[in-house]
Amino acid sequence: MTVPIHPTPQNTLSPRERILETARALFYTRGVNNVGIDLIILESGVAKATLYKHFKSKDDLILAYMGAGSADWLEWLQKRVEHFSPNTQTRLIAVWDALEEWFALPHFRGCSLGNVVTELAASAEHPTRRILLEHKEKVRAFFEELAVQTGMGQTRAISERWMVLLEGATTLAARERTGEIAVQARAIAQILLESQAMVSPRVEPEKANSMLEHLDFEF
Amino acid sequence: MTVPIHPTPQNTLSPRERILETARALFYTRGVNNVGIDLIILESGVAKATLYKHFKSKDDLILAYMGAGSADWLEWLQKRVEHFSPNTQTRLIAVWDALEEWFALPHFRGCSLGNVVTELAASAEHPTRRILLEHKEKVRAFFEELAVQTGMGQTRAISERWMVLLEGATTLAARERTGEIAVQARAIAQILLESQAMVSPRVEPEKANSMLEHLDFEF
DNA sequence: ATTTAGTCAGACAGGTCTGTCTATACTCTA
DNA sequence: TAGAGTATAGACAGACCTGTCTGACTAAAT
Repeated sequence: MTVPIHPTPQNTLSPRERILETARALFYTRGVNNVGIDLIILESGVAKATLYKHFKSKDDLILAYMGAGSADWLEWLQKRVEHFSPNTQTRLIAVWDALEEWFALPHFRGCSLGNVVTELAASAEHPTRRILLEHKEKVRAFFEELAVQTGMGQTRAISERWMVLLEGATTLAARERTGEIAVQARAIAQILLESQAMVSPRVEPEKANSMLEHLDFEF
Repeated sequence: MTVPIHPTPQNTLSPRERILETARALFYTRGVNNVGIDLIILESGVAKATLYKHFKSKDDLILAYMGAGSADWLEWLQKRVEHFSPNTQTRLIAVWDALEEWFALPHFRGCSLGNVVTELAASAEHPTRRILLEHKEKVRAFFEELAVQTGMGQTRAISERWMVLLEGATTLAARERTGEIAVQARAIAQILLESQAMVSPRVEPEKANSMLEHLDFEF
């Protein structure tokens, strides 16, 4: 019995979990094209045959990496938005508090799924692109859900505009390596909400006021 | 004398220009990591020794590709904005008309420079990242110049917000493979300008009006 | 006519990568 | 104790990639 030289991640995890966890860290920080199978088995302390037993191919491992990344990120976002705003009226703004946290993570490098699709220059029919589109649609749906909870109209438009801001802020945060851009995105979001509240205030006046008084405009 | 089998691009171009033009098309559509030197010399009809005479290495070719891409794109953007809005008062909005054209190009795949940096997972000190940051700063400065020309205040903030919208719209356009997102970005931009005009109208009232009457709000 | 600079064609070395295969060892259950 | 299922170590084939090198060709200048 040989002791694994690279005990990261915890050997208590199953081989499959060790592979996925190692792949996640390496793929995200270095890119899927810059990480070979040999490195993954070295770092995870797993035999090559074991990896190919659990995953049909490297492409298959990449798809699993994307699937796990999507689920984990969505769950994290929902939890953090709820944490920053127990009140459903202000959650559309709390989104940017959560994202500011994400941007500030030490190894933040943008959206893992988006990066894969860019690296592979994935065509429209490529499975990685399908996964990416499904993921982003879930994010948009989450934003729309938050908008619906505020009782305001134009929830579809709001969710789409939140997506524009999300992608823009994510790209800039990864490039400048600072989470400060979230402040800018939040400011834009506040202006959009104010404009929205003025144009089509579907909520009762008291409610709309309680929502707006949580926003501090400074632009 | 052997006739080049692959006559694209025009053989009237110098070897160096043929290499750069071929690299541009291949790198952009397939990604720098998915295009080998052998393919570039095949498609450009140039000898391998010639390529390595003009470019020290593949990395060197990539840097030249980014430099040319930056200059070409900036020049194109300025020309198109001017074309869409001869009047300097509305050029901040005309930006989105130009970008809509860009997004609609048949092989549009986002920002070529940004894609390179993502593919290489370039660290902060990597030369490709330096080129990217310089490029984006030029874009921001152009936006600020447009804002200054309108005579309104907060030009720095406007230029930064235009960058958020630019990156967000570019990412979404490449992902959804449609230029329609430019409409959304323009709508957001209009709201921001309106909000800006209300808060700090540094321009004489008549001027501000003449600017705003070109914007059609529908949100 | 000869030199010189640039180009072309392609072989080649040395490295990396994915995926397969063999042979061995461990663990749990019957 | 025996056997089944799974993990390990690592060699290996085949493909691809970058960068170098040789040798021949072309065109313009001397």
